[in-house]
Amino acid sequence: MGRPSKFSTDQMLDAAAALIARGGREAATIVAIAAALGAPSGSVYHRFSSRDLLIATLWVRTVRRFQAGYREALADPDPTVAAARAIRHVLHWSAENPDDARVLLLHSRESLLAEWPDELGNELVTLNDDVEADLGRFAAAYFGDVSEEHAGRVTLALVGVPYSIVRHAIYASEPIAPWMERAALVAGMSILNEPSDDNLKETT
Amino acid sequence: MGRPSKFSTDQMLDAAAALIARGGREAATIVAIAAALGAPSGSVYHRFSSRDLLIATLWVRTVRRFQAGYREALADPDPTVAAARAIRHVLHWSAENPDDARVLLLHSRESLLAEWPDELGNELVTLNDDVEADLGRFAAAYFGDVSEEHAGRVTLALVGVPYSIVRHAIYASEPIAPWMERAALVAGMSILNEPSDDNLKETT
DNA sequence: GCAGTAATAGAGATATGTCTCTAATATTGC
DNA sequence: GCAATATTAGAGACATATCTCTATTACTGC
Repeated sequence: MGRPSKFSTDQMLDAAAALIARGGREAATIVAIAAALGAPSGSVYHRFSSRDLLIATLWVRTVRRFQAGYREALADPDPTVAAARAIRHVLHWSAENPDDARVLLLHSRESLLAEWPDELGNELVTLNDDVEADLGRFAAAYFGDVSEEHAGRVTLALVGVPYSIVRHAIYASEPIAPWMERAALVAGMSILNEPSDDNLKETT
Repeated sequence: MGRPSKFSTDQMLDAAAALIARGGREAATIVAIAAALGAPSGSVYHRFSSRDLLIATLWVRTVRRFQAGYREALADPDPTVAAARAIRHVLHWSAENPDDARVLLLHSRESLLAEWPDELGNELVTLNDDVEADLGRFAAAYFGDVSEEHAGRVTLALVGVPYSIVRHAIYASEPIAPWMERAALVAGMSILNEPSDDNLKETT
């Protein structure tokens, strides 16, 4: 039915990701994406009705790709193992998918919200719901409750800290060294195991 | 000598920082900066010969402001105290200067390099030299040597991890809570105190 | 008050990126 | 082969941002 497409949707998103990885977010113009594929800009617009929609679609695809392995790692029945596997997943996935990792690092949630296209509805809002629910369950299993602080510490230990290591390595154009993985693990575990505010109050 | 300036250079940089803090890097157009001050765009160009030069100047000013207190904290004669003070400085300075902190978080060194104006020469390249030298001295004092891994762990513990916490709090529009400071400290110290590769090899 | 100077003021040239629109083309089902 | 359709192809309208250029204004030193 109809002429077959010469350029697939994923090809366009890949080109956008590669451009973003190299030249930052503003490098992924429609003209540049089309040029990278050897296509006219009209073909890209035939697939994506706006640049915002293309970037948002790329973002969703990238987050989903990352989450797949992350949620699986976090689902390990042993909370300590789950934590270690989740931390390692951030480093390994980023090492194996450098362009995707750069896309994740470059966009901030709020700047995405500002230009979120209506076509995608509230997908950005709900995108992290599953992972957040998983992290909540993890916090409950690890701490026995889910206070605001415990939830924050879990996110920091299992997402923020490993990502800060990835960020550092990527910006320095270095590979992710073995010591970085160990650093991520000891830092993450120490954040999880540190006594909380409540406990401190009792002991001082 | 001559008409007094109605808009100071710092005012222009402040306006740019505020725009970047709210709308991201591309929000700080010359037109927007001029509009924020109530000035015509020509006045801004009279001060800065290009937009790249303005953004680069803002970047240098922001980094310098941050570094002043950071280097002082790191200069504490007791390495353990120096580490703790440096980590705390990242959190406190960011809490007190949210616009500046957002500017620091938003730019990546490599995208700055790409559009660095010739007028500023190699200032970007040398900008971090002093702090890096300080961190090198710290590593020497703390570990007794400055291997690649030790230097990396110091940077991660005293810069990367505290900044990941700031990043998280800023993007979530949350204040920096007391538990975050403790998390930064235990995470940073655990990265510093973890046995290194060499030690591990000997003990296994 | 007058020359000199350093700014403001703002119109507009130039470039670039988004998006639209029409035509040409390749494939499928009949 | 022919109609239907989905895509490529590419010219060009529109918007916006950078940067330039000339004129005007406010202040200083003599």
